[in-house]
Amino acid sequence: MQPVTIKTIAEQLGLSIATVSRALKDSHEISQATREKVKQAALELGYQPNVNASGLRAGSSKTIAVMVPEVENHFFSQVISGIESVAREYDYHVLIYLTHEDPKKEEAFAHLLGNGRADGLLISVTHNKNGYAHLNRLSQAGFPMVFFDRLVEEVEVPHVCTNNEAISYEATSLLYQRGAKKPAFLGLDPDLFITRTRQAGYQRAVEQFDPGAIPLLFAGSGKPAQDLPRLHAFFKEHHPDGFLGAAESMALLLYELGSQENFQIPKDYQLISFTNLSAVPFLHPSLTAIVQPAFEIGKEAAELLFKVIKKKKIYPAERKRILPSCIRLAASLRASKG
Amino acid sequence: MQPVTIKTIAEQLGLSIATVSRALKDSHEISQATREKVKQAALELGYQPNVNASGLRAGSSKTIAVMVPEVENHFFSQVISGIESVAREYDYHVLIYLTHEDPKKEEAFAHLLGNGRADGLLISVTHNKNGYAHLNRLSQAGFPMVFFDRLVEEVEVPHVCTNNEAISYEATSLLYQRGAKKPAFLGLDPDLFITRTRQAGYQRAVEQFDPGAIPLLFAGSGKPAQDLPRLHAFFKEHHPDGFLGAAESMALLLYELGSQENFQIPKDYQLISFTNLSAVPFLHPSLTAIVQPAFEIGKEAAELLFKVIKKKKIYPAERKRILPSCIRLAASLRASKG
DNA sequence: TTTACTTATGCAAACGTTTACGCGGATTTT
DNA sequence: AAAATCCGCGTAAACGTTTGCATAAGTAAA
Repeated sequence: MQPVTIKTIAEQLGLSIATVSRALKDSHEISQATREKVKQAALELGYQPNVNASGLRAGSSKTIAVMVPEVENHFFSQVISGIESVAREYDYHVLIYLTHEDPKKEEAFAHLLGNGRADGLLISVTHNKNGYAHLNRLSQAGFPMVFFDRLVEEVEVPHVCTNNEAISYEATSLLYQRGAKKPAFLGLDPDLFITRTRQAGYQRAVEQFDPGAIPLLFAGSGKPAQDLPRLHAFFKEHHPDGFLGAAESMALLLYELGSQENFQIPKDYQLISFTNLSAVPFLHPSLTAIVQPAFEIGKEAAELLFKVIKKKKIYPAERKRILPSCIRLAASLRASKG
Repeated sequence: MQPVTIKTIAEQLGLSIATVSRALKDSHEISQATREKVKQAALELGYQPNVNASGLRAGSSKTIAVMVPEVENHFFSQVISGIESVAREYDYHVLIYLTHEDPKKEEAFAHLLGNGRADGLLISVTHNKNGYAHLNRLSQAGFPMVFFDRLVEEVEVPHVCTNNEAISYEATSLLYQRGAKKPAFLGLDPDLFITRTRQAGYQRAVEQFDPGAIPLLFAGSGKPAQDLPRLHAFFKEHHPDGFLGAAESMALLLYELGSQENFQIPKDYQLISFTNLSAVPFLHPSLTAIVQPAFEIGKEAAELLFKVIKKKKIYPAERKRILPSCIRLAASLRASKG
């Protein structure tokens, strides 16, 4: 069974393919009667326009690409969901690329995008010690692109992120207020935007609550198997009494550590982490979560990307969109507060 | 800056586009010298073959589609990750479609796939009281397709799933062995494959441990906002003392219920649920999890799909692939066991 | 009746690739 | 030396769609 094309319809109705094409697009050049006949036939034959043909002709694909480090992560999966909802509104399709924190993969994927497969890219980058020339090249070539969450400031592209510095400051302050004396910061690579900004908030709080203190900084890879032993060593060396996890992967890592070291939380240790896990309220020991508006980030980033794709005017203020995160207190603290 | 095509290279080197095309594909018809010149030029110019053009020509897209109810769910996100890893091996791209448990969306998406955008489909269906004619049509038309997890037996398509009946029987037995007298089954729509098979396992155990007892069955929609009040009513009416959650969404629902009804678990209630949440070991009250090999399911399903796409022989035994789930005891029980 | 203009349709080119076929020229075979 | 073979490359058609231009018929204006 060969596919039904515009030609099939044309032959069946004794019309030219040009007429059929125009009729299907409701062109005013075609008579009402013909238009209806064509549409009827298309429906009956189950005609579906070939996307490669129209894409080739139009130079577009009605597809956007999403590149993220991983999808087994509530933050990213919620972002993807937000992106998908907007894409659907615009009748666009969504390609996903998982970099698994491997900069080589990110470069390879970026290289693949210049070929008409996608009309734009939404990306949350992976740490790359060699910089982001691959993204700069893409952007310079006029390829529509928007960063979210893990952005790259050197690349001149609109972005959507959260109030990292402020919320981290607030969270660290909370650690001190609850009695922590030596709170530690657990981040990913310090060069990564989210680590840098969140660490800045942490450090500002440290300076304020404990002037002159040396910040306790742990830099993870995002891969539990690698990070756990290193976190253990970090713990043994510095004996922190509170933690700010600056990424979702850090939250689980802390729990692994806690269960092995037999933490008494919140008696001995205060735990706060960025995380979008929906099970947070039921975790034990309880966790205070910094929740990012992931779904909205996805939506806003996608809306922004479509503005770029459709070449709509983007006001300078829109180019750097900042959505606020919120701190969701652990159940134990909520109770003692009420 | 217009895109660099095969023509650009041809003009620059004074060759025909045919030669360039062949040289890029390492055709033996082209001299070594020319081949190298062409490749060098392609590299310098950053040439990327236009996928619409080659796709149109070849009638393929090097893309597969994945259709799932949602992505904010560890099971599905792990499956997607598994799929993506295989797709990458085959140099294929991955489109995602989220149905959000809406059969209308599933039908609409299925209708979109006949147009050359994807070469195959991996799908975990949504309950549809009108049946699955849309999938049957696609499959009948020769579109490569593989089901995973939520499959449809009426549609003659290979699938990958887990030992639903057996593991549910085992889990329900465990509920009884731990002292439950009236365990309840929480599933999605009873017509859905996973609900039906898991329920069968539950009922077999009920028959065995408490012959003649009436099974306590709750049918949820998968949307917490709708399900929670109904689950409350169910709880008040039947007073079950144990639960088997037959889907990841049921696990969280149980915790919501538990926190509102102030469950004492496992003193008063036994909790077992299908779930791939990585935070399970840290949940309180503790949960015994039925963990599906999600990543492997994704991998196997994708491998199967590629066999279909590449028209390789698929032995009857391969058409129904069953991977075993495993029961991960709650920490409290592990301790008392050790 | 001729001219001008509208309406409905067809022709053909173009998007970028791939590939069957053909054609010179060099090399080998008879 | 003529014939056959082969190498390296070019010409052109095809994939399915869209669209500028042409054209035919019909209608209105002069």
